[in-house]
Amino acid sequence: MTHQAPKGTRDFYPADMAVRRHIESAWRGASVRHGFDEIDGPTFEHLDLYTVKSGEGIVSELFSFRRAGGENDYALRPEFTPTLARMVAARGAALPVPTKWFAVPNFFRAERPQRGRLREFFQWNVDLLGVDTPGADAEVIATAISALEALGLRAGDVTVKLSHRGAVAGALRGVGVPDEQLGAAFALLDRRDKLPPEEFAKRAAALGAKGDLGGAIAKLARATAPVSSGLDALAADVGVPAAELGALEFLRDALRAAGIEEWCQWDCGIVRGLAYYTGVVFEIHAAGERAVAGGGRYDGLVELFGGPRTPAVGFGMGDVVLGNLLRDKGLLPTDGTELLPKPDVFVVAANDAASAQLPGIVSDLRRAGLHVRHSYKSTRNVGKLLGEAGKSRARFAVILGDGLAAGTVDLKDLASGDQRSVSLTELPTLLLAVSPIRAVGF
RNA sequence: GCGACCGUAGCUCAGUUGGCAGAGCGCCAGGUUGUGGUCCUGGAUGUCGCGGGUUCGAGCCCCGUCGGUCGCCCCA
Repeated sequence: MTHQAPKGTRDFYPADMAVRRHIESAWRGASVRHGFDEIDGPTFEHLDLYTVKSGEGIVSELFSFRRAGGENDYALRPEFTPTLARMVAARGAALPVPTKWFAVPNFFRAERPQRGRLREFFQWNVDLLGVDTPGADAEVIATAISALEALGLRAGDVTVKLSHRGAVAGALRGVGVPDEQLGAAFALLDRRDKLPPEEFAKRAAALGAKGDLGGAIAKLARATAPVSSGLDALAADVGVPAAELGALEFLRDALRAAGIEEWCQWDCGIVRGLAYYTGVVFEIHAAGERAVAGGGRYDGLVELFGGPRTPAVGFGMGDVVLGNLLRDKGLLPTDGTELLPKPDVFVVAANDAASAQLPGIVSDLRRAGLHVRHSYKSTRNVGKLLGEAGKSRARFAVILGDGLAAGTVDLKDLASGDQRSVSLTELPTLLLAVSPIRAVGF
């Protein structure tokens, strides 16, 4: 093999494509059920769309390019949020409230591939704009859960870990972090497991003068509790009065009202790297995997991209980690071809005269809307032809043979083996009547 | 950007000290004048990832490179 696919990319053979469509269908289904409309943007954008938000340092993580002889720098999209913010800003006040959009784009990142991370991947993005209530937060999270549930996952398989920038800020103030050091404290909270203990303690001490700040932040990072168990226990764990966690109380009520409380867990260690989150932040985790999804509220971002101040909440869910998780849980077939559409009927010809009429008959059945396949073999061995029909996973075989002169064919149910002679003219109606509802447009 | 291990048929892999490139599965054809996933017989698999070096001779040893897996970094 002289040519290899570029590092970190995937070839989607039919079985792989079927798995991808299976996941994407769950995403689209959940989106539509929750009232979101699908959008998309360009696969590449002006490079500065990404440097504006993330700084020049992001460039080394991008696939960026300049057309030969051109003067503009572009980058393959590494995420959707800048495109979304650009699209929202461009329509400004003309958009309805709320605006509920979703997308299933591919993204490109110039990173070293490893488990759960590739250079090209698909990510479901769901965003609800124009509403700043905890109910909107809960609806977005419920949409994510709905897709996971459709794929066969249950509350015990994954956990939605939630925190709230406002509540954590309250807790940090409660342990003595001054307001101007809150940003640095968030960053420290996020890096709690990556720093050596002494370095962590040193940086924590630099944030304020009061007491054992390092111990307090470490305690905050470890504070978890089921959403259903109430806030008092969590507040006690964190070491602050429950009143400081007021933002969580409204969120808890909204999650409960949405019926997804049992999927959710408070986790004050969830910070998310991005500075632009302003309220709830959450990640969906499964044991032993990278985060399946992550998101939160970003009420200031659209304004940053030149639009009106627009409250917004959303998340992204990638196909790579989710695929790993589904495989490990036995929720994907070993052979993805099982997910491919099954033919309604497989047509075989038992003699030369029948063979001559086969193309016309196949064409008529297809025109009627049926999924029809046929053999390309020259053999008249009906046994072999039926073997091929069985392998195609067709529901029925139609055998064109001696009865054709009298206008009849043999219709065989490939699962039961039952077979009967039917008239050719009534064949399409007969097959349509027993065929399952077909996916249209996918 | 750093590190470890790996790359032989479509797939899973074997290949002895450097000496004719193999097996199973799958695929194709026949066994059979029209009834299926089994069975029997036969057939095709290939730039041993790619390039260079050492050698009489390289799948095997050496160097480089591309790709894979898994960590670190990063994680929008």
